[in-house]
Amino acid sequence: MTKAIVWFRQDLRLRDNPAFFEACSNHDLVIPLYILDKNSTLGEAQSWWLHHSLKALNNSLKNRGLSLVLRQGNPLEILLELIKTLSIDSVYWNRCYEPLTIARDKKIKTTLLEQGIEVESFNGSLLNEPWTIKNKSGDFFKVFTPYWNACKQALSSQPEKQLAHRPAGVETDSDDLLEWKLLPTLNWASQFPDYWTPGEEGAQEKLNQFIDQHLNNYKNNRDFPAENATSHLSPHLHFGEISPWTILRAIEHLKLNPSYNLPSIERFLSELGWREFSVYLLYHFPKLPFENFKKEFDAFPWQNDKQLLLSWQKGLTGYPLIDAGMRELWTTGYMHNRVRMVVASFLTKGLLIDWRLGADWFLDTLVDADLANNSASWQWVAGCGADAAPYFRIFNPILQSLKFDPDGLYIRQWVPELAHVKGQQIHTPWEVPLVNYPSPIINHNEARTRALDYYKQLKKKDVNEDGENFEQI
DNA sequence: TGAAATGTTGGGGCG
DNA sequence: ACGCCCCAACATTTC
Repeated sequence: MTKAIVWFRQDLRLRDNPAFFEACSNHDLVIPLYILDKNSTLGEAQSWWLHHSLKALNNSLKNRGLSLVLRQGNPLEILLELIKTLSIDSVYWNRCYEPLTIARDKKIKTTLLEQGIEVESFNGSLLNEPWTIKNKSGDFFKVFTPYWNACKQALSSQPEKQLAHRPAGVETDSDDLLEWKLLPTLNWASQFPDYWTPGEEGAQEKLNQFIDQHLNNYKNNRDFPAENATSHLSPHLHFGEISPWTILRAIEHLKLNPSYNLPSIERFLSELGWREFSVYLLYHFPKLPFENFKKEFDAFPWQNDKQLLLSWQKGLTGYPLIDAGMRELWTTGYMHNRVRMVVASFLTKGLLIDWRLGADWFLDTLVDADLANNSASWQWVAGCGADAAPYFRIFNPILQSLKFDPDGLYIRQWVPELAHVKGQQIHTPWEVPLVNYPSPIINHNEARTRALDYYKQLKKKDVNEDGENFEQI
């Protein structure tokens, strides 16, 4: 009778979970374990999510006669203790890809192997792991399209493995989930359950709903925040409640079905590609969360005005689309992708606030907060990232509003004090008398000119520095 | 996965 | 009838 621990991390599901599958296939006794690592940080919104996701995972396990063991502290110490007290033979996990996690897991693997414990790790989260994709000169890709083309080449999906074996569990102590106090004390997340069902069932439900109702118009509708036309799978993917392979299998065969819109399918799958590209960039450039990918931005004179930052966070900038987005974020833990780009452009280029401050806020408030995706996307918008939008691509919050929320439905949903404003004036409420809504905290046109001016100075500096380097050589 | 400034064209009003 | 100007509409360039 061999005993194995399955250490769950960002793979809070049983379906299509290679570590769980292999452990169950190879052992008679299996201990599912989740460790709340005191060294890793978790945003407030994600704490809420994690609580419910662990509950859901435990329910899935119970259906298989197992129960989730919860422990809090240093993962290596906890694993060593369990291995000793329960006489464990093997430890299984699915790999994580953030720099600190990689370092932690490497150390754990080495230590356990030294003690004669079998350790098996698997790919449970990605279509292509970061080290498998290289360009022709052996370096990592810095541009998305060639990267994604290379990924697609390497991709071959296999049918999902069905678990035949049902191992038994082992009685052991577990923390009480409620005592982890993951749920917010103030009830600001009270509306989250209206929008989200953490756990693998909720994830599958979102996928089915997306395929049935939105996939076919994805390409056309994905940019309109009032359309609700995106998959909303991001938080489920972050916590590994669904695997990208499950999504791929559900969708790729529809390419052959003439009643499905091929460009929409390709476009949606490429969004999975962007997710992986972010993980890939973080793997090959571990400083991505705090250092500009493009060095020349190190000299950028960010202003970081605290009052302006606060207005942005609260959704009180006076620009309806921006405020709608920031309030959607606060209320639901989510923001539509198009609006994320607009609010991020507004923060970095309009208010001249460092992208890292925006990234911090997103990490704390988004249920889908993901270090790789968040860092890569903020750098993309700020212009300092790999394959980034050029700095001078500055969104005009009014035009974006007119273009992507023409009837103001999204704005009226999230900015109730503007709900009664009729017609096009919803986009420019300062032209309406007696509206209880803040005036714009900056003038967009002036801010745009200022941002371009700062950028020009940056370029000048960059040229000078290059010149000096040249002279030194 | 922009926006604004600038350039070009062509139809129509009008002297 | 003709040339001139205006300006919308579209294209190109620039930031």
